Amino acid sequence: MVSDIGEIARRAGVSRSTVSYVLTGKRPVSEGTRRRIQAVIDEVGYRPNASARALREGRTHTVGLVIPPATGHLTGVQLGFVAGVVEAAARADLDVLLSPSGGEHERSFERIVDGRRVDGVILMEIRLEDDRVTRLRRSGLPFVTIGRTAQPHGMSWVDVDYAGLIARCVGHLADLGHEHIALVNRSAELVAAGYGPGNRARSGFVRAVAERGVTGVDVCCGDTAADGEACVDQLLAAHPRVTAIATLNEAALPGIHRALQRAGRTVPHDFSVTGVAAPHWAEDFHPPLTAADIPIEEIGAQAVTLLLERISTPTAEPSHRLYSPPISLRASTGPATRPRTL
Amino acid sequence: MVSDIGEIARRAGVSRSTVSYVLTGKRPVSEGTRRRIQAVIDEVGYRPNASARALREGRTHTVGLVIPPATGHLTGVQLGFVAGVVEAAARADLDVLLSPSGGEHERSFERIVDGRRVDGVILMEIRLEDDRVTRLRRSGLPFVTIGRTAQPHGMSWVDVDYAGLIARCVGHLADLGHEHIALVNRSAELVAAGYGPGNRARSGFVRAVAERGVTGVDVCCGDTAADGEACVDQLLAAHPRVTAIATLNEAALPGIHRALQRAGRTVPHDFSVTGVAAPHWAEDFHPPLTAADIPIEEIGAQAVTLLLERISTPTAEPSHRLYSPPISLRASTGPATRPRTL
DNA sequence: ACGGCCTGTCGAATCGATTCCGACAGCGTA
DNA sequence: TACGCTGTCGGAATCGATTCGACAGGCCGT
Repeated sequence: MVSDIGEIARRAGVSRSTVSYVLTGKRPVSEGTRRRIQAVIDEVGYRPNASARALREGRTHTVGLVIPPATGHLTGVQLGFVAGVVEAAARADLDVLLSPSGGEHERSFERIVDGRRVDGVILMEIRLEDDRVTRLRRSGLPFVTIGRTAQPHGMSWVDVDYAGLIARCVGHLADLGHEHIALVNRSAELVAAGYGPGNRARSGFVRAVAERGVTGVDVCCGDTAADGEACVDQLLAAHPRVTAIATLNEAALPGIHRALQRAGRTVPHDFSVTGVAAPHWAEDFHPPLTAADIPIEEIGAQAVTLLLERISTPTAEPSHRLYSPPISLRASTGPATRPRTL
Repeated sequence: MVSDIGEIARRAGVSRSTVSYVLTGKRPVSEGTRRRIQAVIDEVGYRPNASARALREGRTHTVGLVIPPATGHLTGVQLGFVAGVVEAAARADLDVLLSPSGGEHERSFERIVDGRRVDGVILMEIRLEDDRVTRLRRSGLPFVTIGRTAQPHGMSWVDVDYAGLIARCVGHLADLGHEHIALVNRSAELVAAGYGPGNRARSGFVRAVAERGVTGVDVCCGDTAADGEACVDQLLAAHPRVTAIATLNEAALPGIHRALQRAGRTVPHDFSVTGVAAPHWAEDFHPPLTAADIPIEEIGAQAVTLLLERISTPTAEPSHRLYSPPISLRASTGPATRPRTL
């Protein structure tokens, strides 16, 4: 049961270093002894101890993934990021260490970063001003963010161009003749806290609305179906002329839909809904959602790729990638019709 | 930048062992030197190297969480388990190492288990016959399963009593006068592969249907809304007398609902739907789903608790816990009415 | 004043692997 | 035959922490 490298060496009648060389292949070992040693290894099912190897090599072959603490209600998009990261890491023979951070569990973050438990870190849910980013910068540990801060220069990141995508949604709706368009954002707390996508989406919305000469109203909305329902109830009451919604709030979508239905607005005949969402969500929605489909898993995988770059050549110029996928036309948008209440 | 324990010792003018003792507190250190050492530690921001500590102590303070590889479409229930595990682990100052396993990424599992990267493992998505379980048994590494095999004796597990819960759903529907009840199971592949919940739910259904003297039809269904829609389409065509569905397939629920709507069956007036789901899903559904609410996060946390027990006292008798929450009456079930088509 | 105890600290071994350096065997060549 | 070279292998240092045994000094007692 105690299978150390010395045990293997003893059984094979060689020294520990020779066993190590057949393990790592960093020096030639004659065919005969190589096979003898390999036989012993297979027989006892030996695997080198990961801690010892990490200590000696200075590399843990592990990446940290910092996720928001309220894992219970992760967005579909966030989930896709996690899935993409995990899959890509597995393909690269890397393990993923999870760290629920940003809330009360600060210890986890510190353990992972300061204790050198990982070779690099991937950060999600970036704020425009993010102290985790500044701490990582100081620590010198390679890291990549999914999302970007207000000043992303000098670091590697991948992000979705929410500003541009929401603007394109507005353009699409305006092309269809809609003159009163609403943006259903993420929660007010998130936006106020400087959450990147929420703030960028809003500014993109404001800009596009102005450019197209339509009127726009932007509202915040919690991340549940119930929130979406309440939000749209209020929206329709306060702004009855609104005939279209653009949103980046996936979780609220079912509620948005129910509120519209209850108000007698049928999608896409009476009312149009579009936005930016994970492909899976958009297709599974009813009616299928016209939306900019975020390649979520690819983004997660790309984050791993960038992180590996930073780990292997920390002095190289950091790189980044901004995703701005086209809008997939489905069944949730149509030409504007005048609301019956007018 | 290179902050080793020797560096701290040198700066404080003591030996490495003394620094270690103020770190671990395993031997008394005089007030004066303790404060001097602590000052140096705070000044340079020193943290002990986790790999070195793990090597020496033989414990990594990390647990492995083996998840199904297709992380893209994890169930809400599965997500809740993961969230519960992560939260509970963080509270216990444990880190979580993710391993997408069961598919192509076998290397991840082996690295984690054989390389002693973790102190214990939590396994999800258990099959009635599960070779990961047998491998873990052989390895001697402490582990806990969420779900249980056909022969769960001698190991620690937590599970949901799908058989009992589905039976209770059937009872509830029979009480309401429904005489033709369908079970919408998980996918045929999963059930055929010996997936525990699917098989236990089916046997519970068959038993309950027999006991209550109603007729039952059980069908399998993929894990998407589209699958659910297609499944119910076929079901209604083949068995028009069915007036109620019990299901454990959360992801198919929106599709089930749409198919019913399209067929002119309104819930709960014309048709009843119930089953077992995560509370969040059941409440967010429309209409709110009468269902047995699985305390998902608590189950994940309980798995961590049991794992810690096995790690601290490996010789103790393994324990287990079967969850069988009551059915929460909401708005998706009602008295049976004769289908109009008859 | 001296032996013994207790407190605080140090030196060195240890965990399990990697890797540099030197040794040695076998072979070819002058 | 002697020399040098190449291909293999063993010895020992090293990574960064923990921990056991030893020891120096201060305090007490008789």
